[in-house]
Amino acid sequence: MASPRPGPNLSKIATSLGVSVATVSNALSGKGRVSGQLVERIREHAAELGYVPSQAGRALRTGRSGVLGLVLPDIANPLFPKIAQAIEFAASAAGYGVLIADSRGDVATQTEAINRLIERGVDGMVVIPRRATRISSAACPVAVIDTPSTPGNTVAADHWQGGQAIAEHLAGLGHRRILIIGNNQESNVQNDRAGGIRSGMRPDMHSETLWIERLEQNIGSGCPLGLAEKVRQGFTAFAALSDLQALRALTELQQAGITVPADVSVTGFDDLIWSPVVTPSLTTVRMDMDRIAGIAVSALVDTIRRNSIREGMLVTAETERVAMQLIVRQSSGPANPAPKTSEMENM
Amino acid sequence: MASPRPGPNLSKIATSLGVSVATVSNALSGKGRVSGQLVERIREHAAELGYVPSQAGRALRTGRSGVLGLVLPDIANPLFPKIAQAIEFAASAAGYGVLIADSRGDVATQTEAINRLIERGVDGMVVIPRRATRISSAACPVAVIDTPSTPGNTVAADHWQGGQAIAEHLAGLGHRRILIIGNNQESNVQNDRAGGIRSGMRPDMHSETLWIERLEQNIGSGCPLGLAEKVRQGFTAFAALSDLQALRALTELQQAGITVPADVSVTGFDDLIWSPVVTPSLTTVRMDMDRIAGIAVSALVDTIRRNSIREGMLVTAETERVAMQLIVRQSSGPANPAPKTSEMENM
DNA sequence: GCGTTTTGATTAATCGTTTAATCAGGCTTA
DNA sequence: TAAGCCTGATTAAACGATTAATCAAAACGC
Repeated sequence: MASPRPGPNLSKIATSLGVSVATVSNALSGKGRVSGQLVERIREHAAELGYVPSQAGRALRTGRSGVLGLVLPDIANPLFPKIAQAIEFAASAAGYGVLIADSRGDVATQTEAINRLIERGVDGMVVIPRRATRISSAACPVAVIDTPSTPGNTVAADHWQGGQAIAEHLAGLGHRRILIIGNNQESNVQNDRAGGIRSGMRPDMHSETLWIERLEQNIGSGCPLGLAEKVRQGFTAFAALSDLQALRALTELQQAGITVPADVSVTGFDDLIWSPVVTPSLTTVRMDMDRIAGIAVSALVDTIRRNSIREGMLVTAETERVAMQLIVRQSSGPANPAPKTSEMENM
Repeated sequence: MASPRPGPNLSKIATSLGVSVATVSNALSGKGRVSGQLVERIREHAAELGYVPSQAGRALRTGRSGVLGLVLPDIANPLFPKIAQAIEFAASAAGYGVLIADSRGDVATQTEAINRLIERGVDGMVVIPRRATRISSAACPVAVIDTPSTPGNTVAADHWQGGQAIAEHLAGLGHRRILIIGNNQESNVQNDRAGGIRSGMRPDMHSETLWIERLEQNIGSGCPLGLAEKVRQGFTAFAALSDLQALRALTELQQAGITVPADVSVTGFDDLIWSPVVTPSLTTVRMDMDRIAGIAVSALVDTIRRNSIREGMLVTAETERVAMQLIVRQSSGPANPAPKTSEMENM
């Protein structure tokens, strides 16, 4: 009862033109030895018949599926749309399809998701690892997008440099006491960003770091971060390690009656979808996801093309780190030596 | 130079056990006539050899790829992570893989993206259409997730009922003047939500609708929505048609010195990632994406299994609309008869 | 003009799976 | 006991593409 795939196949074209299938295949792929005119005649006829090569037939013969897997263990990541879009675009340009695999944020099922992809015969995988998990090399080439400081990383944004850009921006605005707000201390990405901020500060500057997840473990999920208190302690800038945390900080400050950027400044990372539309719009740092995806995919494709034997390996690229770009918007401004709540403190 | 796919295949198992490939295939699929003990022996041996069936071989023979396509023309949609996750989960449970296609928000290239999927031999597609675009039936079964009021829709959240839930919630809190904030008037989803809100209002209530995109076309992208003025006009509740617009409203109000929910209430839609963590956390309406995806995928898979002939058609499901769930958080509260800015007006 | 290379095409095998058709026995039944 | 049926397996033919091997004829060199 197998549905006979609609549309023409090689042999239909071949018999229709009175040549052999091999010739048709060669003419279309440009590989064998076929005379110029015949090539043209075949191509023309194939086009007008609307010939679409069967991926299945090709895959079976060549052992290549023409499909890449995309593994995002932390799919709730708000960056996901951008990442998926960029990877799909790069893969598509290289003639590959993209199969997604999700492990519902569960690190334990990450392996399971990867196996699903392997079973589907992907030729390679792009993995954006969750937190500090290491990718045990699978049965196919793997490109890892994490941070330049992670061993085995293929390509990533230069989170460290992004952090430095934030620090320099805030320093230039006169801020001297900066509160870094991160989510999880075990994230390579967040650690690099925090490290970059600290390293970009001037000698007379001071920073503290607030890890939300640790705080929530003690106080409870969705608890206030106590930023008004921090303002009273003299912090004039809040550098979040993601726009999500920046948003959380911004709204908490606003609710406490603290005005951004007049009283204090808030910055984020990633230029997520809401960054331009909140009031005040968020100063943030954007990563060039298109470039990163392009590098990862082409490194992957190169490895696939090179290796006739299908083996697991972490691929490498020439460019390992891609610069991040500072986007200055309204949420950062000159440091205010005497913010509002300080006055309130004096009342 | 085709890489000889690693791992065992049917014939390896067959020769190793001294039986024919057909018997092995039958034993593993449970289809033909094989004695119980032999079935067990074969299964056991296959498992210990770590046999993984070749999708390519199977696809070639059956004409089925075991892959579904997911088309999200509006990939910037912040719901994308949830949707992709839910579809992938449902598809995976049904034994299907998910191939993504993106048209970079461009309606014109939507057809191109769909064609890429067809060329890759997907057995069916799930399409979340952008705005009011209609899906011309492709060369395979298509499930559409939009709104129940859209012709050709397979399954969707009951946006209308979600809107009613919001309206009733606000009515119960004493709000009588509601500003509905949407992005685009041509979106079926947003229209249904707005309609639901209006239909859920009590006779003594009044609403106006603000379409952001139209406003921005006149004033410019990222412009203020002028909500403080609306507060002065007596609106006490701002019902956004998406959490993104709710966030925009919330921060603009906060920046204007209006306190939420003490002065006015703000509600959203979709329960996006930031909704629980902003201050005040957002009252919103959540759609059961898992259920919607499950219905869409199983309708699709049923159609695929039924139709031996591969033809294009919009699939239908028994359940067409899935109820939305109101999530009450901090951003909505009792109506304040004399909000702050009214007082300011008197000064 | 004869041996040799080049050109342009064909033949046939192969990838791994599914499945219709076939077949050899053992069992039933009249 | 012979004809027929069920059971448990095998055989072989696809599916559609790629590609190594082959081959005939033409072009070429000396």
